[in-house]
Amino acid sequence: MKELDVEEGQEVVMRFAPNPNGPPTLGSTRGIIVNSEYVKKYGGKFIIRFDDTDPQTKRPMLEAYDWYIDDCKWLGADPDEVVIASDRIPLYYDYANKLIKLGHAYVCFCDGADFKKCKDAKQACPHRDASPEENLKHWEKMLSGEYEEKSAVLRIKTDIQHKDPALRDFGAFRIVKTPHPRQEIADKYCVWPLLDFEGAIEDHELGMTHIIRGKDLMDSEKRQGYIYKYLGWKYPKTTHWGRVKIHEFGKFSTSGLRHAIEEGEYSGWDDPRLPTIRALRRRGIVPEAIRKFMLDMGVGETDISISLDTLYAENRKLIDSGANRYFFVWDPTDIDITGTEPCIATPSLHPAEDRGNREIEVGPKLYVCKEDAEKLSIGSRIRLKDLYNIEITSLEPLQARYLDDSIVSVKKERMKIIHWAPVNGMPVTVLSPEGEFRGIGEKQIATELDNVVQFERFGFCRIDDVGKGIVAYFTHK
RNA sequence: GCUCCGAUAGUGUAGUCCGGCCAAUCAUUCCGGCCUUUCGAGCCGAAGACUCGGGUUCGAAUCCCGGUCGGAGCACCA
Repeated sequence: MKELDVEEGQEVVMRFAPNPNGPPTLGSTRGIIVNSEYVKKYGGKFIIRFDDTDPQTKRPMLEAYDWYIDDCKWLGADPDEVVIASDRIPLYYDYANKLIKLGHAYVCFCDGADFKKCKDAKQACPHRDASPEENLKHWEKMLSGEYEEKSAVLRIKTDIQHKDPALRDFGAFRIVKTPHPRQEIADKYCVWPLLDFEGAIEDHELGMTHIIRGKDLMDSEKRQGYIYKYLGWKYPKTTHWGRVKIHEFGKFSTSGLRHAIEEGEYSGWDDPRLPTIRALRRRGIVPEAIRKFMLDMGVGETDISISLDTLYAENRKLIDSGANRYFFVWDPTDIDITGTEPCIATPSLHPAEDRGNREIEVGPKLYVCKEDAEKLSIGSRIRLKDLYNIEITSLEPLQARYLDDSIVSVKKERMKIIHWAPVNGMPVTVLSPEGEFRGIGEKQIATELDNVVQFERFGFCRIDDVGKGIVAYFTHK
């Protein structure tokens, strides 16, 4: 991580400020991890602030507040303080009042399009020059609900002639009569602050020293700068980063995902196909891997498009030694073996770590993957891993005869080694981003609930349920 | 239309502020080889980049100007 511009002995205060209109995704995680990491590095305070001031367009989701806190903790970014903007509306009203009195804000009754016309022409709208007293009166009426939605808005005066149209008089409060989803707030307010206002006030009130945010918010600093100037405040130091696109997920929006989930297209916010933290957790991605992934990305202003392979590579290093090995035969087909007695196979739980062995009952019939079976022909000699060697005697039905146990002959003949499953195994369903895999696995997988295991020749999976059958979430190869 | 920002290997990233130590770092990916009763992993090796054009300079990835490409803002979204 790059050094932050920190003054001698200064404690840093940084924040992550999401709108809880859905659960955290891999995208939001960058903000959680990088901000909290800087706070850890320099000492100070990490605040999570819910910018939930839009009850309508980007309506917050009640469950998401806790999801954010929970995922932050899981990621090792436990916030020192949690602030909810919708709890602090009176604070914003106070400052609005102050700015109106100072003549820096006015209630504008222009239609959106009309105002844009004025603004584009660098001209003040008819309401800009109203006196503070008049504006105060109008403001009170706004607050008491006398005006309809869209009929009035409180604007901050900047410089209507500014060469950058993005910086000319911006909106600070608008009227929204849809109740807020939080019960304790509900219809308490009908005037809600916009991001640039709410954020400006909060960043100062909470004593923010540094802000890292997306470069789409670069103009915010300049807009908010006017508020800071009017109130005599000092603006925090800012850093910006570009957009992150994940190859595997392409474009998605929280509202789009929400819709797709409601439509039943996904099983929920933790569907393994989704880029949410909840989904990655369920798949057995460990926090440390996500942290490393995010930290390695740095904080450049370039827009980036990164592959999850990097995340998977980090995760693999972390889970490999802890993951026990098991046989899972997807798309199974059975094979009859003659010339040998029933026995117990004892493959080891891990090829490198000494954790003992599993036990599998072996009878005259076994399952193997169809894709392995299809490569066989009569006379093929193969090794059933950790069991014995066989020679194929028939394809339809698939039959073989026992050859010997010798691993030496496997090496000498360069026999193909395949895995298998017993006929009394457990049904296994693997849910992965690419879809579902069904098959049969060893019974002992049932002892691994909630653990990440490796299904040999398949990949790592987190065992999610062992009730009726096994349900596993695919982690990665 | 106006305004702002960015550009280093396939993908990320270091270096850019304060020009020489950069024939450019690290990770991932890909390709070989070793090892392994799976697949990872591990070990060894290899490939691969300074957006373009000018300028300043003894010397430019680094400074300046211009072009190109990409992104963003100009919301009563965050």
